[in-house]
Amino acid sequence: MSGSDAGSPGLRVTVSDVAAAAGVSRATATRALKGEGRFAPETQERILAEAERLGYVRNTMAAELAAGRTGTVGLMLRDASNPAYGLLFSRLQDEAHRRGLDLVTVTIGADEQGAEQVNALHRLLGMRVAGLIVATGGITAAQLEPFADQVPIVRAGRVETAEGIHTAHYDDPEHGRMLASHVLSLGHRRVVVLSGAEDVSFAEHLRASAMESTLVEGGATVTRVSAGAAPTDGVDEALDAVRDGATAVMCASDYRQLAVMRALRTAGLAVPGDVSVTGCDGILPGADLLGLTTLRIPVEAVAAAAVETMQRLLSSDADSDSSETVRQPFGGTLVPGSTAAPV
Amino acid sequence: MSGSDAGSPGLRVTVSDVAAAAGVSRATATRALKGEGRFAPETQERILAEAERLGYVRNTMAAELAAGRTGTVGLMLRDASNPAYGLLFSRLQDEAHRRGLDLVTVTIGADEQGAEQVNALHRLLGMRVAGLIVATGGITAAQLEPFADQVPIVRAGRVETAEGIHTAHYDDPEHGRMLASHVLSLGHRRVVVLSGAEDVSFAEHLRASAMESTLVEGGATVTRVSAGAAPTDGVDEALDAVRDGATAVMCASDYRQLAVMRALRTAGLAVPGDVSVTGCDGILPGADLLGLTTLRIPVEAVAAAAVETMQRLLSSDADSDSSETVRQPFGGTLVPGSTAAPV
DNA sequence: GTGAAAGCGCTAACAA
DNA sequence: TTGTTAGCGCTTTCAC
Repeated sequence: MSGSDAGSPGLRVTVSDVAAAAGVSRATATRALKGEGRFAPETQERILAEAERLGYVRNTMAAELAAGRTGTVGLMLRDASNPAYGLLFSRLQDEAHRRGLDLVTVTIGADEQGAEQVNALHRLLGMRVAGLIVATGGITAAQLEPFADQVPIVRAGRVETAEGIHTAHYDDPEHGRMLASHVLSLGHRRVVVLSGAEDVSFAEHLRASAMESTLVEGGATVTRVSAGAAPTDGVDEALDAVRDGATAVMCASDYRQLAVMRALRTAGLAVPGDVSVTGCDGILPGADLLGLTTLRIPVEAVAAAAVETMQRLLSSDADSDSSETVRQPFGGTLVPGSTAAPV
Repeated sequence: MSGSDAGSPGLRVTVSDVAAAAGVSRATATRALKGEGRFAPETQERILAEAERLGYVRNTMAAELAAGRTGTVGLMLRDASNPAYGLLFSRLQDEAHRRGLDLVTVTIGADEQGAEQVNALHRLLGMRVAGLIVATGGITAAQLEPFADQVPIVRAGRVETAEGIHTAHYDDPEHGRMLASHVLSLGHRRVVVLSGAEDVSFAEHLRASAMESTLVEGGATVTRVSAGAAPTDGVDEALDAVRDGATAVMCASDYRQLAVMRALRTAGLAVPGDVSVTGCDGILPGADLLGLTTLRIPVEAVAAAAVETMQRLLSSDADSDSSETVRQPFGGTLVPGSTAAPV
């Protein structure tokens, strides 16, 4: 808007400017700049030099609009303040980068309503991303499905039942089973299972349900506590059950486990002396120092599989909707720790 | 590419399609869709209905290209597997959202070379973002500076000396001083300061330097250990110093603190019985259970200030480069904990 | 209140 | 090897 825009070079430099400076046409400049098509090596050299000198930065929007395709994959991420999501994010990035995929991310607060989720989805679709990786439970299959046949969609972390939406996810039920078996093997027969309610955290719900049935099958008595989103929710109930005779508290996430341990400490109960406690996630740095008995979820495997699947879908899109819907569950590793001990 | 594209509606639906379906011109459809300009209410209703029915999603690239401006702010982020960055990311998002700013993020692995950083920068600039928030130390002022007068740039987390690049950052030296004062007040006079080298982590370097000078001024003897990026680097040296008589190990980050505590435990040394240990960051969930003596960095304040500054720059761009370069340091809070005790 | 026309910056045939 | 010519999908004066 000001007067002397031309003075300082940069973002408003166009191919035309570069072409003019190099004494060639726009088309030639375009080809030379991206190194595709035919052009004389010396011409390219000159063009590149001018671009450099002018501080030319290609306008991606214009380029992709004209080319009719996009080179980037959109990533919808859930609030990264949770280390488990932060790590997943990080690994997805790494993997994408390693495979030469460009990722552009939009996130949604952990507590956002549906409207915000859809908004974020549209932001990405509006950019006409080549594919979509969804790493948030907040968005439903119904919201995703209409686009599933227009752009490949891979859900990372959470299982998905909708047709056409591929997944690489944590095997939450299996995780619940593994932990429950461990607790059973330690001899516990009166156990509290503390988790977020189904609509609060589906993953926790899956884990907790599996824990419960495994425990029951193993002959244990289970007190199921379904709590809100806050880690401290339901902790009091769990403690009450402990005072009533329960010897172990199984938490559906490490956060709840930490909350329980705090409360236990405050209440003067020893872990694992008075009560055993388990969690699930195993991502917290320092968990080893606390000796947390938990389960390390396979973040790396899920990230790798998600990106790999996306890449495959991207390259095989020629032959229409060929393959089946890919659904890959990954199991984690039990981390025994010292917060759970024999009865 | 297939036969019946028209069959399933969605991403290839254009305004023209919507306009045609509603029996109006493209211009009218555009106005009605974004609710700006003049149009009859009933016309709009019809247009909106058709858009909905056809599953129209505006092509952002085309829209912004035509409009000549962008509504999104670019965020360059460092690897989010570090909870401190994950949290910063999360808070930046929240704040941006609260202020109605759209953020699009690209990340760079923690260990990436300069080329990758520049690549990421260009990805964002290529999108012609309206502003840039940089939350990674990996990119240098020199790389940013050429663009500082074309698009507002705010650095979040790390201090910046370059003209024209605004910052909202952690007051690392002050943090170092606070922790050192605390250690001094506990009576320690032989202290190890363990940090990443200057080129490994500038923040750690700043903290450690401040710790060292504060300690020295306080009459303490300091053993400075400059380590590599891995948390375990330099730990052995630190332990040697402890065996030589040092009574406290001050770590420039919580990660190093955890590594030191692990090593200490392995070596059979008690904390804080045999030696006191401090960290810095205070972000780890569960840090309280470990009783870490650390310093909670003001992530929220930095995020809020960064976004607020960006918004101000965005709205006041009319009056050219009016204001001074904004530089806002924020101090954190000492978390006493139980890993540091009187000598 | 609505439409026609001229691009935004770039790419991709097709000529030359 | 290089230039010419159409657009990509949308926005935006400026007439009607």
